[in-house]
Amino acid sequence: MLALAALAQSTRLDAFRLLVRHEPRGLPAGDVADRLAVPANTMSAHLGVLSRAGLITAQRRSRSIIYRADLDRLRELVLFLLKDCCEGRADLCRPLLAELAPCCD
Amino acid sequence: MLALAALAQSTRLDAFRLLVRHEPRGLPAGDVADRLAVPANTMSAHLGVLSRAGLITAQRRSRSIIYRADLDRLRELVLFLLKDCCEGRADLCRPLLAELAPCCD
DNA sequence: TCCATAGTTCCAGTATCCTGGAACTATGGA
DNA sequence: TCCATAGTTCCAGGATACTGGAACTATGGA
Repeated sequence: MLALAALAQSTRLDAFRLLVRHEPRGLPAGDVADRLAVPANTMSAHLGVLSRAGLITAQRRSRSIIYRADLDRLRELVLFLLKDCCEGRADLCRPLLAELAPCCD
Repeated sequence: MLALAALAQSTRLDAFRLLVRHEPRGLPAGDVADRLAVPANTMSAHLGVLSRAGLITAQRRSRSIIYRADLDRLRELVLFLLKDCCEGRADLCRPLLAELAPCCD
């Protein structure tokens, strides 16, 4: 799972969460670097990893490159983890999902 | 997130999924190593990482040490990921959760 | 007590990842 | 065309992780 590895690094996890909070507008690479106090080139490498993992998308707008979190991909990742207990074991999964529901309220 | 890093490694992810499939009975360390065709000491190191991340628990039974997946911890991890889009953004999270529901059926 | 089994810890070699300086590319304004 | 801005790529040093051989610790049977 590439996405798991991408999020298993604190700077990248921070960057991803930052981008999630800025959906659907997104943030330019420089802003991400500034807000997390990371050099631009280092952040660029991390954004590259997240991007290759499909967790974020990049789109140039004039001189900036706007990064956006891909929430569909996040859903896929969550689904992937949940499936581990779903496959043939709905008895295990159902209560787990039930506890998840209040997360939105 | 220690748990993310723990699962971001293929052998460990395989081991964890294997243990999930063997809930609630669990599996001895040797069986995990055998089934995944990994040397015992290598697997022991990986099980240690998963254990320290709280994703599995260990309990000695006679000469064997039985490992079990901790599904509560998995739920916590999933919740943690989902919260990224929930916090103040229920509009983003709700449809995501809705798509999750059929996973059990 | 002696031995076999089941796991773990120690350790070192290899590989992979993270980081940031320096140079490079793209864009737009003067 | 020249310059400033925004990002990326190149590269190398340092740190961290993965792996498995060998030695060690626990448990239980003869």
